[in-house]
Amino acid sequence: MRRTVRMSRYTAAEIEAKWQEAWDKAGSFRAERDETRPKYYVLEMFPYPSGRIHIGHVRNYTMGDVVARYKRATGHNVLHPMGWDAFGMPAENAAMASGGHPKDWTYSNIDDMRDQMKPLGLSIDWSREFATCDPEYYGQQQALFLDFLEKGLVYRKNAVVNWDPVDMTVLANEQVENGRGWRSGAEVERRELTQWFFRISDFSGELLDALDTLDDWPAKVRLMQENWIGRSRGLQFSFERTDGGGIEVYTTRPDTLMGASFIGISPDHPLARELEAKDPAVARAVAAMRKGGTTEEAIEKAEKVGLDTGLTVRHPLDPNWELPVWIANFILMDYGTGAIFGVPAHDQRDLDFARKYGLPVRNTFFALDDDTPVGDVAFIPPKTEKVRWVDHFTGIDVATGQEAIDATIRFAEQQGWGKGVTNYRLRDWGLSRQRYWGCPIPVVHCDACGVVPEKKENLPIRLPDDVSFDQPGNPLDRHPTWRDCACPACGNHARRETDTMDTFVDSSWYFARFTAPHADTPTVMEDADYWMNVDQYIGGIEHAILHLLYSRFFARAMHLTGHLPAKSKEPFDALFTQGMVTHAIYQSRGADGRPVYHYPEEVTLRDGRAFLKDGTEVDIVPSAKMSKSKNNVVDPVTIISQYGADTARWFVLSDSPPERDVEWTAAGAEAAHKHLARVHRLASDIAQAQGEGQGDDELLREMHKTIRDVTLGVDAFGFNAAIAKLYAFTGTLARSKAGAQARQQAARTLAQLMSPMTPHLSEEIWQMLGGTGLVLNAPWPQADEAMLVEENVTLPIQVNGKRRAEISVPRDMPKQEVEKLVLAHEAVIRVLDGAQPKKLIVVPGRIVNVVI
RNA sequence: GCGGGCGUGAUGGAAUGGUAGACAUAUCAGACUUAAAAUCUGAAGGGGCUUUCGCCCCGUGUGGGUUCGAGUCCCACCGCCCGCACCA
Repeated sequence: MRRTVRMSRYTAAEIEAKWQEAWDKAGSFRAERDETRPKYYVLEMFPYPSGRIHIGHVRNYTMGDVVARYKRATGHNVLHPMGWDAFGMPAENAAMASGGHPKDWTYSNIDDMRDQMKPLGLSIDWSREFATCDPEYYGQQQALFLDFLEKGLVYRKNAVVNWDPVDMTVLANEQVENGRGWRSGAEVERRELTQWFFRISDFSGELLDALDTLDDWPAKVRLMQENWIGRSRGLQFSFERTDGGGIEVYTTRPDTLMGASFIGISPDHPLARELEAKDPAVARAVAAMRKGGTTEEAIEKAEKVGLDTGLTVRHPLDPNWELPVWIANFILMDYGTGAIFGVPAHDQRDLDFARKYGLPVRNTFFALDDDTPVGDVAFIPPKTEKVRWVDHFTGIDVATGQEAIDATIRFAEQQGWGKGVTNYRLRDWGLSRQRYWGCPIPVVHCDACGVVPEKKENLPIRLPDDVSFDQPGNPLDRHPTWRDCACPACGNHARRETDTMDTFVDSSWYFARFTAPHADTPTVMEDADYWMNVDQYIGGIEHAILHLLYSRFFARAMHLTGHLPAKSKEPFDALFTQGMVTHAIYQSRGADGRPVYHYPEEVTLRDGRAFLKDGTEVDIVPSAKMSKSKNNVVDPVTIISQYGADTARWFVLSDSPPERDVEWTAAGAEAAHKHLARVHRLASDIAQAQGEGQGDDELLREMHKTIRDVTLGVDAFGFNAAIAKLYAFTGTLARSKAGAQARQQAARTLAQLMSPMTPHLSEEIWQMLGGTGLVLNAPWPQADEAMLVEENVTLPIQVNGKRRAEISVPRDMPKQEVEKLVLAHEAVIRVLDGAQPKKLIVVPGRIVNVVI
């Protein structure tokens, strides 16, 4: 027990407060331009200020902090900022639910979250902090908007929104539940409004092609963006209407033209609108088709319905062949021309539609060895597969789909009735929102001059504070005076635009603003030029498409308007998408059969089963997404007060690869804490050790291996693997009988290698062991190559691919020598039983395989 | 519906196409202790053979394939997760 008296205890709360103060005092994390050092910009996707930090935030920011601290130790000038994605619907919902003002709610949440975040000891330059709802920020965003407008990167057009006919208001997709408004319960309709759009689709090809340059992005994110942008090559041509005029269609499968059995147009197609105006029956049908939400998912999943317009068109290859024109609810006005020709035999949707309405089904091609006509399953072979063609309009008998497509496009172009067109699925980005809590769009509407941009000197156009949320709709619309203004062009009375911007706009350039967060222009070129690009961006996979694609567009637009250098057209050099933190749900059934969710504190775990206090066993649902309603949320504040920030940081990194979900378990957190206490105890023991010992070389050899492995791990985002090596090395060090000097050197190195993950504890033991200055500023240890070379290697011997034995040989033993040793090995002799091996494969330094 | 991903012991997971299960949790055993906690040491994928040293079979969601060799590459299927343009 004398040991415990001598040992200092690991008191995380004290240690962490002490070192955070020391870093603050030294101004360690303030980032300043310094041309003499390489810069490194690490950024985590900034949070929405909900008011409480979540353990998922802890994981996200810890990963960024590990990178930031590691890069600092390797001599980089690090920029690691933090801010708030502060506009959005939750603030308005809170105002509606409990009075108050979105602004007060948001800023008070920000204060709370900052208070919860600071104890984590993140190496953040807080002097650069801002919220997107700060007028200083959104005013600069308005300036960007005006510059984009001048360059023709923004325009107005009609687009559909979710319309709640009872509340008379626009709904967000998440406010539509099963096709009904979340408050009124009314069936939602799709309605057109004039809205502002960014011309992102002008950049489709460039955004697609540049994906190839993003080598340090996850391949899956690039693939998702590629599919989202969706380049396709197809044929565009016009069907001639028998009553005059034409219908322009776009198809990616022109080769199936002979299988066409109807023309389908979107309910929003100009022709559909024309018929709707003339014919009440059409109007009724189209209105029914417009019910339901605007999401692609809702439209795709909705039952396929159509209406025969009675109109007909002529087939381009046969003037006597007439096809009916249907209005169909599954055709999107936004894609292609909003009109298609249906080929039931080779498209499942078209087939379902044709069967439902009794339209003909004609095969245009068959499999090479099977000519059964299509039944209820459309025949859709890969475009690379050879098939047998029934129609011969391009002179083809047997060809792949792709060859037939190319031939058809050539054929149509020669004959002059169609042309090959490259199309993209990507649509322009609608940024108008009919809501209060967002960045006002800085334009005015003048009866004389039309839509007029606001003058830059009048920015920011501030949101008014005196608004109420006691009725549905946009408070800006009903504000008594806010809309009134003078026309910037003619000076007469005009009205402000009351739409605000999509919050994706806010998050599409905040990374650039961090390089000069308080400037009176959106960016400052010198700062942007020094700090951009973001060297490492970290965030959730849920942002793989929209946020990242919009940011890539914005970076290009900002370059075109002189706000970013050319090198920043791709603003994020490397991207990492981290997984979620999950937690088990403990659930039982109430008397009414509904699930009852129990808090972890109410549950006792024994042998992997969970029991309530009264002994009732409850079900465990492992690895569930944390949700307040399921009572399985882990509050970082509780964890930090219980164990300290270092434990929380260590645990969220240790148990799973960073890109995958990690399950928070009380046992895991407890174990992480025990380990850190053990390191603390070990370090204080070693600090007081004296004299010589045995095994200095072995210890230092292990130390250098650990330096190599941890460095590789941190570099490659293998934090869990790096931590496993640190566990192992801690064990080695604890068991080592080496002399005091060697053990102290090893312990100091351990402190350094742990410092990105557990910065406070590392400072503490670094100091204990006589390290110079702050471990934060100590140069990262280098693995000594000479110490890593092993004299002998263990070669596993496989027989037919299964390991049967192993031999230890000098590292560079020639193949022939190895072969001799293997053939002389008793295990090999036994299995060969006198026979000769068919083959003997020797991979030097790795493995031997005897094939018999 | 469409696009993307993931699946390895009781659990989280490790493994440049080359010894599957590192490291950790839970479990069990031992040491220390009057006792407990804390701490330290050890065992352990499943099954079988063997007095011991050891040896054999099976095993990475399921079924096929490529390869001397597959958790890893290819195809199909099953299950779960993410996104689908007004959630952030």
